[in-house]
Amino acid sequence: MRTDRAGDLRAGDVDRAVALCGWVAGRRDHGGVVFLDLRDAGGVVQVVVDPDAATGLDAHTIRAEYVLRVEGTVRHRPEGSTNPDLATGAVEVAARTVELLNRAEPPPIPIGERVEADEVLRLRYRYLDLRSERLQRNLRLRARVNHALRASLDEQGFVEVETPMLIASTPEGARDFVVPSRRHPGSFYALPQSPQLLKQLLMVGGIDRYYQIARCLRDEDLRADRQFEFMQLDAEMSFADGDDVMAVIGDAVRAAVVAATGREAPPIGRLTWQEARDRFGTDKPDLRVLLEIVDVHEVLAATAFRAFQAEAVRGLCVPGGAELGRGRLDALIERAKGLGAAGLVWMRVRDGAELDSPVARHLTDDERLGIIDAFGAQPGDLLLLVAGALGTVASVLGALRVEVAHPVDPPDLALAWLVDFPLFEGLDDDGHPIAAHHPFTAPHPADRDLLEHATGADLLAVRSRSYDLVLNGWEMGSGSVRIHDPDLQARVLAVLGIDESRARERFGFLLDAFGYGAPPHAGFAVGIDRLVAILAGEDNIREVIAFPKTQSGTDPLTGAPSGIDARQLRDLGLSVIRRT
RNA sequence: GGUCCUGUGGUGCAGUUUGGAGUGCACGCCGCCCUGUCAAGGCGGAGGCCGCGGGUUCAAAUCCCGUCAGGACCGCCA
Repeated sequence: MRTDRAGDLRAGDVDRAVALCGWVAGRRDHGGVVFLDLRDAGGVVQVVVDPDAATGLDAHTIRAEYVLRVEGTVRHRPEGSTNPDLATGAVEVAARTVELLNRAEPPPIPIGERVEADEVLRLRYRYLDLRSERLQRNLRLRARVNHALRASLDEQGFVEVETPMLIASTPEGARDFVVPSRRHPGSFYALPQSPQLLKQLLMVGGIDRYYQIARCLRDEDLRADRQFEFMQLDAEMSFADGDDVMAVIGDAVRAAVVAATGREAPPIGRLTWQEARDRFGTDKPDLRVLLEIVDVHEVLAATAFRAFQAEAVRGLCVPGGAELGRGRLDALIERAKGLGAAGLVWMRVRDGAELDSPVARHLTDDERLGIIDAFGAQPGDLLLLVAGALGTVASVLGALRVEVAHPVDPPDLALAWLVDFPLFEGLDDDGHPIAAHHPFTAPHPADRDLLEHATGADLLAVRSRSYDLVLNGWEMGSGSVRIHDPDLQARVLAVLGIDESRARERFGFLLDAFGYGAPPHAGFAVGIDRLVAILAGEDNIREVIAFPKTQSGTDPLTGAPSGIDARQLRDLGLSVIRRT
């Protein structure tokens, strides 16, 4: 049907007879000669219909998005009429025949790079938006990333294994999507939040090295970086520790970066969770931003100013930030309060070590000088201080850190491993710690004694053998060394307050499996949507998903979610309760 | 569950602060003209429940209340 892709034609194709198929991306009708921009998967080329050419179709009747087949000859454009903005801009196709393959209604959204349409319209007409250069580029980039990840793990001896979508619900973790069983009315399958337990069973089953590009589903509220369903590069290795996993996954991700950008992949740094919280206020620091959090607790240890008499007093020094106006500062204060801070204190650093601040009069000279010294602040800088509980202070400053920083160029990639996470995060109502990752995460060997003997809040100091991959401030994935020793597993479950009968009920099959010779194993999962979004320069994963859902979880194109008819309900043994 | 932002011809916006006739810009669409454009150009035209409902007012796109939809964030996401 065609000999070439429109977007592939170059000066070297001049004088070739070609047949092209595609959509009309634009038309310029001069009354005599008509120019058509013909778009296909390869790009756009200009087709010229000369007034005396008997092409079989009146070119003046052609409209946007008509589907055409064009036969013609590639020729150089006349002197002075080349288009350097177009890859094919040195040439054009002189049409000999133009065949109308299909007409098209005027598109309700613009199909170009230039204008942003309302997103609900873009989703309702996703099949039109997919024709845009942006989505074409993003989906093709995504395919290259998937391919690179697969190739890397294949090379490293991993076996791709599919795991089921219909599994048993395990009440830990996120809210499950459930599927009612027709054969077993009143019983439900759950769609996997991840193949976590299944891949551990594959390790017991001797698969040794497993991977899968797996669909995961979690019924939690959506965000710019979260959809109900998302893809993970899921992997697990036997007879391996965290360093082995980080080496394998690091290679795969770096291969994906090369495939996506064509540039050399950056090295992957490593820092501990503790260090990340202290320096960057988050467990997913954006390391493109150099600004770091400064601890001024020492300087203010004896302060008379009540607002600074707190567990932690930390801050940021924004170079040149003193020029920020009151409106901007008020907005930062509101932002800090919204994030849970009691307040935010700003200080403009003036010449002569003076501080221009609403609270300056509450501080002694030594305290003022000590603050300036601690931050290494220069005149013209802006200091932002938060006081309160350590966790809150860190997270508030961590959020402000990236918001007050100067914007960074999207192509810069900063990858890092975060290691030594806490095994637990907080205590539940019964005083038991809550698993930060999942109950099969191995504790840090150095903290084994603590795990054995500590109780209550003291247990929160226990670290785990888990690790996250962070890219430009986004959590790109996480993994851990798993517990394979039944005694240790029993201890962790006991600490979590999950007694044996409940443990058996929830994941007895895994505990059984571990009784038959579980190899030491460790694994990881990479969030592919997020990885692709960053590599594509997008700040929203919907832009790298062919058919995403809105923030409320609807699909304006298909109308999902929708009702089902009474017969389907009856077959499933379900009835719908109307909530008032 | 909560906070904030947005909703105006097919599309993107301005107009809302300070109420006074659906007023404006650009794109698209339709017709006519036009032989080298690439955001083609010129002339003319059509196209509106100002998201929806209620309230205040002599008068509401504009003020108030509610609601729906979309987005960003908090909670949530082992």
